[in-house]
Amino acid sequence: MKPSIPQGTRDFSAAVLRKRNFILQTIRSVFETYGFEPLETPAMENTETLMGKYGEEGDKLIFKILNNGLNNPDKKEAVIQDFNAVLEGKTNKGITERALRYDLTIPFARYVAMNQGQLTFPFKRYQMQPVWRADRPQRGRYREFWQCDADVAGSAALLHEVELSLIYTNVFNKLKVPVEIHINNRKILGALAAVCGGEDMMMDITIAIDKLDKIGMEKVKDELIGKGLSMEQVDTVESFISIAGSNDEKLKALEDMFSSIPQGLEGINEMKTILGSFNAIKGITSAGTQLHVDLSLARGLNYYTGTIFEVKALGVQMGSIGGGGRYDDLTGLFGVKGIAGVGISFGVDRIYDVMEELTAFPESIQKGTTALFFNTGMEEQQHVLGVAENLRSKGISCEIYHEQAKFDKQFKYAERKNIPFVVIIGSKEIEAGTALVKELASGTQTEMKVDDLLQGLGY
RNA sequence: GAGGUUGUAGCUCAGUUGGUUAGAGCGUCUGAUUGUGGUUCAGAAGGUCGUGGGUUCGAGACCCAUCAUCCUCCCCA
Repeated sequence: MKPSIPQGTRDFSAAVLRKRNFILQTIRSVFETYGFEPLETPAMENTETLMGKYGEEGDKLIFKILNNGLNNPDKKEAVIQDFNAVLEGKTNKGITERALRYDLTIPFARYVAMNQGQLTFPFKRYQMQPVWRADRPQRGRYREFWQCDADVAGSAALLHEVELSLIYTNVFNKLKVPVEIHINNRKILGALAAVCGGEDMMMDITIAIDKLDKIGMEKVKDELIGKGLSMEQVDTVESFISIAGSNDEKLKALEDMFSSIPQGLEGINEMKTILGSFNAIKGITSAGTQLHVDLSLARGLNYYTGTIFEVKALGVQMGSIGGGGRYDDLTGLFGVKGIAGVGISFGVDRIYDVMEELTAFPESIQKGTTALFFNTGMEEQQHVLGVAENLRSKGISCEIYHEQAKFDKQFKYAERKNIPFVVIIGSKEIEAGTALVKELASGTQTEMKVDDLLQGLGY
């Protein structure tokens, strides 16, 4: 058979992995400086933990794992019955009890609900793991991809929104990726829905206006009419998303629009508080990124109830590279009421694609092995093994060429692996107690005492 | 789930209206060079043309199916 890997998955070579790790380490270090603690959860969850949390479309994209033992003759009748349910589009524990995690937020909520007695609130955790979606792969879209989430559970304080915004600005500042952070509030969108056909229309309205920059105003209006809004209501939506100007001007216009709707005013006040606090502090790290009030920002996930975030890279055609928001009652889905939360997510794979396109990765992260010892024979190899072992104990990565070969070949190996130094210790050098060190980039070669190797390799 | 693109050597790709033994560049290997790479020169290996059918005297090329791929929509990171 021809070797292959599943659609939408990738192998990561050394060069790719170093770049990915650079992104992951940058994010992790920022998370840690804000006091978030690591958490990892299993690749699979119980199917019922995930189902129904991501909307109808989301349910279809969850990878379900087939149960074992379905061919047990004793259970044949039950399995056939269960499978018929699957054919009708229902998921069924008898067929698929487990599923691959779809994101990190729901597993986090499940974890908080399970461990609420042991946790110290507010509970601040970060999580960096792969997630899986049965999506059709395309540019910036994979079936296995990594997310990095930071969430706070058990606090309604807007301080967290401010700090999470600062995390976004600091991470992308360190990665040298220019971004725009869009911010909106579900309460404001709720107020809009209340004015235009009722609260239960909020999802339809938000999904439609979320497409504004992609399909344009007319198509958005068509979609709204299709959802059953009256012309008058559609006009209200249009005037809402047409609000332009600075953040302050937008908020002022919103206040006028929703002056009689408490929910809307609450959302507006939250935005004002967050923006005021963020703007007063962001100069300290001189991360110049701004928060942009974006009234067409909606986000599809239906558990958000307050602030919502989305991060877009500037100068690259790519969907959002980060997103998040506040949810009042996430653990309520698991029977634990009253734990509010807020969190953000980084899309590692898209950040990688963006950085690749912007050639934003620093050269320095591609260093692997520091020195390659040439192999000039079995006896010399044994001697060199000791020298190498000595250097390794001091934290210097080095390799010995695996067999005696023409220098030509050994040089090429060093070159291809991007190894900066070649060290030659042959019979002559062993006798003299020296080593020949050649720096490949410059071609300069120096003979030195074996004891001086450390300095010779630039340490 | 809907629509489209592409599939030829390890990689990137040529291959004329269907016509003899399917090519190039890069890479790999060997030698010029028995302890000094990147340059140069000479040579070699490497292909069931994604897979399976069909049309034809003859198919890499045309038709059908299938698989893979990338892209767009839906939705999302």
